[in-house]
Amino acid sequence: MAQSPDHPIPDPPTKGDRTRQALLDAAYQQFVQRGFHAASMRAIADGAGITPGGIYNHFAGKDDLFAAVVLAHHPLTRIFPQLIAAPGHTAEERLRNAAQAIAAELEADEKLLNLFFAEMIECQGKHLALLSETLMPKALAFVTELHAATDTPPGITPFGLLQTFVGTVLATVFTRRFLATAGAPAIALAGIDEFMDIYLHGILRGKTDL
Amino acid sequence: MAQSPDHPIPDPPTKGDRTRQALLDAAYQQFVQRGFHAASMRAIADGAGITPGGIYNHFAGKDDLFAAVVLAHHPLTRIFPQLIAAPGHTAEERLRNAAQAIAAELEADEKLLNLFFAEMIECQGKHLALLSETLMPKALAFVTELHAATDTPPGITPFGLLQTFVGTVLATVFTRRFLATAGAPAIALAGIDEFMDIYLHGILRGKTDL
DNA sequence: CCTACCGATCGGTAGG
DNA sequence: CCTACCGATCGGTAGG
Repeated sequence: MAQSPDHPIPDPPTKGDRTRQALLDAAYQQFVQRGFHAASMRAIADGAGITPGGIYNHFAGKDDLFAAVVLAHHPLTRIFPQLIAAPGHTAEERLRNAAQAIAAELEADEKLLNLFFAEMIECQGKHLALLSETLMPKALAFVTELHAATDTPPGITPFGLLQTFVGTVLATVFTRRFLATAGAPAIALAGIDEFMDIYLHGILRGKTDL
Repeated sequence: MAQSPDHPIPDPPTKGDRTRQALLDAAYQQFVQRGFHAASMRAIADGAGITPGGIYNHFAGKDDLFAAVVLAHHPLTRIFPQLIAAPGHTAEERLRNAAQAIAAELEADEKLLNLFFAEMIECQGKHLALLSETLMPKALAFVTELHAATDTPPGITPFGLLQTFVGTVLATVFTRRFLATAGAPAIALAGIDEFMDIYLHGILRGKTDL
């Protein structure tokens, strides 16, 4: 196989590389299950199969490790690429497909949203600026095209379209999770299709009186 | 003033009552600022003007104190009553008024949503069942009436209408906060009016091609 | 990357 | 409700 200059064959992972990856994986599990403060370096080391002191050969400290996990796994890093890659011939099709793919991914790992929350509560959202600088430009270019193709209410900018779409998908996953936790019957819960029906067409279709 | 049997004049608060309330207030501040695990009993005692040991005259432990704060301040306890009390002559008016009042209250204390998140991450949502049992019946009765007056997409139950409405309001407050934290210009952000425009009427109004 | 350990801080208790 | 203190656990380091 010819080697493209854009995709050089990476060096085979060294033992150090593999340990580092094992630490990232173990840290992800701990942070997502317990949040930042309740996750212990000892449990992370255990999960990676090393002793606690060994962590500091790979990461400067707990904050550094958390930052690495956030950059690798934050929900926004999964949401934006899925939005851009979604197939479809109309705006409606593309948004529905994107929403389904994103919701499926966020629900596959039911604790994934915890990374978002832990970052905002326990780290005051200090990684969000870096994340959005990386992810926003392409998403914004994409959604500007969509904005022109839809009939958004006055005052909704392309940026607002992105915000409301992401917000709607997050609202779907979040409300389903907390209502399930609260003991609501799964059958009665609205899913991503119902949320997108409302997002695209609204709950009023002619009727306005009460 | 005559004393109604439904509203007996409460006993004047004792010193113990006042200390307990000071503890609840201080605990609310700490939990909302730092989350459950990072809030220390010492800081809470300081905030209430007593020493750490004194807390245990009023609460069995940190969990018990957190549970009391959750029951008193959880966002859901503010959302549901506002929804039921919102004025308006049409479904649209009532939903818009409710959404504005709720969003204003959630944004007045920008950290209030943290109580929701801390409870889900750090306590696995164990108080949600009790909260929703208390709050759900009246909200559901109210929204059933609204459901009949709107033209919701097929598959949206009254319960789903409640879920999507609450989800939309939460999405508004949450996305505004994280985008502001990420450095987005406030002027470009969609607010509760824009989210409700979409919730009521959708982003497509005839246009469907791309 | 391990062993052994540090100081700091935690939630909670005993006794008054 | 305070003083004084407990055992446990934490993040992190020194030295090899």
